[in-house]
Parts: sequence; C-alpha cells; structure tokens
Amino acid sequence: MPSSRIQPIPRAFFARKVKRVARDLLGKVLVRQAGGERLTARIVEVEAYLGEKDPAAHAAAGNTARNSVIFGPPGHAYVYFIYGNHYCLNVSCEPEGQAGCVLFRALEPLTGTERMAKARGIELHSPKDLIRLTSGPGRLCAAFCITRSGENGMDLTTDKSSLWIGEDGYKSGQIAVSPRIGITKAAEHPLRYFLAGNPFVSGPKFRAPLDKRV
DNA sequence: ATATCGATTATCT
DNA sequence: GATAATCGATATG
Repeated sequence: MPSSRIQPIPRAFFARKVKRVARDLLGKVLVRQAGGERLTARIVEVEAYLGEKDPAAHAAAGNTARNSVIFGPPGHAYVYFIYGNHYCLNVSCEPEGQAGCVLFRALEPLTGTERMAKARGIELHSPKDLIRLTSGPGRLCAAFCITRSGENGMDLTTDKSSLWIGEDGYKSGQIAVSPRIGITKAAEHPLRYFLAGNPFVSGPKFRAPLDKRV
C-alpha cells in the first residue's frame, strides 16, 4: 500500500499563483536522496509568501543576492538562514520574473526516519518522537540536511536532484487555513495551510477559533 | 498548557 | 545597530 512509486511534479505546477500552489502542495512528498538511502516525508503544513507587495515576504526587499531564487524560474529551492541558528526551505512559484514562494513548515516522516533522527540529534523511543523530527521549518531542514550553501537554487522538479518534490497518489483530507506564524508584518492574512487534524502540524495542538476549514 | 528568554549571524537601514 | 518566516530550555499555573 505504501507508496513506492513517487513521480516528480512538473514545473508548470509551480508556475501558478502562490496560494494555489501552497494548497496543492499539501499531501505531496519531499524526497531526499542521500547516498544509497532515500528520505521521504509528506507535506502537511505550508505558508504562502506573495510577491513584492507582501510586506512579510522576503521579496518585499526587491531582487537581492539573498532572495534572487524567488524571482527566478519556478520549482527551485529558496533556502535562507534565520535567527543565527536555522535554515528554512521554500519553493519558488509563479512564472519566471514574478516573485512568490511557499514555505515548508511541517512534514510527516515516511521513510528514512532513523537517518532523520541522527541528523536532528535525537533518539527515537516512542512513535511520538517522530513528531519532533520534522514538525517546524527549522526542524525539517535539519532532518533533511538542507543548508543554503548546499541546496539554495536546486531544481526540485526532477529526481536527478538529491532533493525534489513528488506525487504518490495520496489524497488529502480536509484542509485548514490560519494566519502565518512568527511574522510581524501583514500578520493577519490567512496564508497558512495545513491538513486538519494531522499530528505532525507544528504549533499548539488545539487551533485558535480563527482557523477555518476550506 | 502557556509564557518568556537566550542563542547566534546574515541581511538590511 | 536592529531585526528576523525558529527552537529548546526553563519557569509557572
């Protein structure tokens, strides 16, 4: 039953409006080919960052050395370093020249969990420990060994890359929406999308009443 | 369960 | 010089 067949997602999927891509990414799979081993995890929580008009988006600063991937062709990894401690992974969206990206906030581990745990520096004792592996944007990057120097700009639409996004036929259940987490500007917009009830979603266990089903 | 705080650095004002 | 799309530890109810 488990999905052994994972197909890359074509670039056209990412060449659409950020909000649309964000929603459609839920249920897809992030794949890491590390040596002979393959790490896979299902995307359960994302946030949309719009173009230069979105004050919360890095694109608001214009095209700089840091964020140029956002302005480039769709389907590429934008990795940035934050708080002097963590990396965060995004995928560029919209046609080339237009800014926009989706932030990966949480994953549900599928295969390669021992390798993820090692990368995170934790041990897996109970099934609940799986949650701390990839629940959070910084955590999932650590679990997948994603850094700016290594993965920024990588093409995520082909399995020739050591990091890519795939589709395994999984059908998402109910999708919920809430404001984005951890930002101060434009903090009210409902641009965070997640699989309702999924235990691997980051943040408080019980959602605020602002959360809406969609 | 919620709140607060320190870590640590690239980037921008 | 201030800030930041975070995390883990600690404190308190």
